[in-house]
Amino acid sequence: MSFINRKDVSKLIGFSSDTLRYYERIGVIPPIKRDKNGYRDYRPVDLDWLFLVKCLKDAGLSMEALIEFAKLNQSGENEPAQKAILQEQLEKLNQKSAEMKRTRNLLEYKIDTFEDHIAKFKSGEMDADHVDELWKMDKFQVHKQK
Amino acid sequence: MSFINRKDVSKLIGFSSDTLRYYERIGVIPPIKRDKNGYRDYRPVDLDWLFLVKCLKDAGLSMEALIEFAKLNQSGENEPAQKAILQEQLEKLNQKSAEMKRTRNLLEYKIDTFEDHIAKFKSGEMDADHVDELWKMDKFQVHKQK
DNA sequence: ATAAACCCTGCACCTAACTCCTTAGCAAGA
DNA sequence: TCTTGCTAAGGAGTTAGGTGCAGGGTTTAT
Repeated sequence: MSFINRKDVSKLIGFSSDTLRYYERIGVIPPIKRDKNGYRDYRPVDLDWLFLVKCLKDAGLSMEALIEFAKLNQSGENEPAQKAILQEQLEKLNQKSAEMKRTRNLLEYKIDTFEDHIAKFKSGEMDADHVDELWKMDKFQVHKQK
Repeated sequence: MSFINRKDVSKLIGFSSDTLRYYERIGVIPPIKRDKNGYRDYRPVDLDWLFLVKCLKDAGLSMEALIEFAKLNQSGENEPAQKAILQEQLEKLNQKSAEMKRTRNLLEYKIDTFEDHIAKFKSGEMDADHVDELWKMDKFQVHKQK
C-alpha cells in the first residue's frame, strides 16, 4: 500500500512515470523509498522536491543544473549554496522576463506595420531603412553593443 | 562583392553561419541570392526576415511553425493567415509571460521559506501540510483543475 | 605565388531530454 | 485460476535543433 504511487505523482505534478524514473536515474530526484513489493512510495518530502524541480525546470534550468542542485541538497551541508542557486535562478527569470517584453514589442511592431511591410515587399521596395527601423528597437540593443 | 556576407549576418543577428545554412535548407529562410562565385548575398529583405525569425524563435516558435510561416510568406497570397500567426504568437507570448510570473512567485516563496524548509527537512518533519501550501499557489492551479 | 581567410556542398554526427519496448513479478476481482 | 492492470529494470529508439568535417573553390595581402 503506497503512500502516493507513481501514477498519482504523474497526475499531480505533470511528469510522466517514465520521466519520473528517468529523473531518479540521472539524479534529479533522490532515490525514492520502496514498499514491500519494490514499488516506489513517494512521501511529502519527495513531492515537495518535485514541485521545486518542476518550477526550476519551467524557469529554464537544464537537467545538468538540476542534478547539481540535487547533489548539494543531498549532501546536506551546503544551504547557502543552495539558496544562492535559487536566487540566481530568480535573477535569470527576471532577465528572461525583460527579454520577453522586448520580443513582444517587436512582434507588436511587426503586426502594426504588417500591411505596409507586405506592400513594400511586393513592390520590391524593401530597403535598408526598414532594417534600420528594426535595428533601433530595444529587442536588438543587446546585440548591437557587441 | 557581396552586399552583406554570411559572417556579417552571423554577427548581426546571432545565428552561426552553419545555422543560417541549415535554416535555408529546411526552409525557415528563403533561398538567398548568390553572387558570381555562388556566395550568399544577403539583402535588406533577407535581414528583415531573419530579424523576424529570431524574434519568433525567441518567442518560442518551433522550427516547424517557422517553416509553415515561411511557406505562407513565399506563396505570397495569404497575408491574413500570416498576420494571424503573428497575432497567435503574441497571444502565446502573453500566456508564457503569465506562466513565468507564477514560476517567479513559487521561486520567491521557496527562497523566503528556505531556512524553515531546511530545518523541517533535517528534523524529518516535512509533511503533507507543506506540500499543501505549494499546492495552493497559483503556479499549480492549472494542473489542479485537470 | 603562396598563405590566410573567406566561401561552397553534402552528409555524418552530436546532445538533451525524454519515450518506448521487452520481459517479468505481484495483486485484486469475476 | 484467469484476466486485467498495476509495477519493475535495462536498454534501445526518437525528436528537435543544430554542429563538424572532408574536399573543394576564391580573394586578398604579402
